[in-house]
Amino acid sequence: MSRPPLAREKVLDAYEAILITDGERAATMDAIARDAGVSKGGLLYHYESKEALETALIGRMTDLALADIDELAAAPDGPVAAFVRTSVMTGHPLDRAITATSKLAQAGNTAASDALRGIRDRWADMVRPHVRDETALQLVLLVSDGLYFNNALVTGVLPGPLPRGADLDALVELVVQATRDA
Amino acid sequence: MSRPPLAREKVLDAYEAILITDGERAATMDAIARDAGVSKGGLLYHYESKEALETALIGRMTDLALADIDELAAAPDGPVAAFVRTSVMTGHPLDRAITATSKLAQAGNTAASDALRGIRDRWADMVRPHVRDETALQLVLLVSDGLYFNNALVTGVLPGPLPRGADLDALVELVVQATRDA
DNA sequence: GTCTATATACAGATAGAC
DNA sequence: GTCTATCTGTATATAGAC
Repeated sequence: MSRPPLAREKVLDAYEAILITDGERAATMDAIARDAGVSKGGLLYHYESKEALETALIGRMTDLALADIDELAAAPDGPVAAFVRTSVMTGHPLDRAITATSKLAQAGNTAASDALRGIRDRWADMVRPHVRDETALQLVLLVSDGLYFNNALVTGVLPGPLPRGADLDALVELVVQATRDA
Repeated sequence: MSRPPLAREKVLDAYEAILITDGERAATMDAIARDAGVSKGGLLYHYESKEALETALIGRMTDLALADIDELAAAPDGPVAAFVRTSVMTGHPLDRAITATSKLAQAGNTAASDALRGIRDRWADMVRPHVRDETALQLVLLVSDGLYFNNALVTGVLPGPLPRGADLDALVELVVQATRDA
């Protein structure tokens, strides 16, 4: 079992980073190649087209998300709390992949939209047994969506208005209280 | 007091529609001109650059949002309920303008991001007196953000997974209950 | 496996006729 | 006020050397 080629991962990291900080329009093959430290030709050896790059990014997001769902289901403070809490972990690989994929989806990439909807359905299945009813489930999912959306709106590395630390703890507690299964 | 030129509004409507249904990448001057029923030269008579078009769209969104906030503050079932409920009115001019502006923001347009953040601050000021504390305020805002984000993810005219009718009523009620001022 | 050079297409914007 | 024709920059992708 061999590790994936390092250069491929470096390119994907660069692509992701540009999408997150500068948006879809800035993520050109030139810019990606520059940031990844390769030439455009080198990039196109690893990914034969822009679409191949998009597909790889979406695949990375899906893999990370599915692995994360297994972890959430076993979280010590409960899946709901863990799910909301981790929706705001901006620096982590999964959250970077989701934010980058969201930018693609907003730019009109339907494969990205479909993948995000698919992951959202898996989240729903994971949370459903732990909340009161479908309305409570919607609340949990929408708070998570809201956190991701605000993450994605923050261009560059500005801190943004998202709750952190004690504020985040309070929000998680409120969501858990409001949706807890009787 | 004269009405704004009809052609200008038609162009802005076409721009908005393409952003919503096909994403930022598809919103080229050619496509906008075609859908608005004018030539590219005609379009550029009304808006001298792509940036002028973006600025006009962001301005329309801001105007509609500020007017809407005044209405929400006077809503019969309370500002919180009205705010959450109207976050999912996908066909209305304000919501179309917000969704289109979100697409711009995701594509890297910082003016769009700044405008959306500004409106979000106004919403927060409007809702704050009617909820228990800052945590409850965050919950209300994040549910609204989540509804908008899901709207924006739905490309084309697919119905999407958003709550409607009785489901939306139940969600509104849950949010009001969970955040109501003591 | 990575590079330079180039082909092709399309974006935004200009010029000037009508 | 709206059009056609055209210019310029830049994006993706190809060809082929090293």
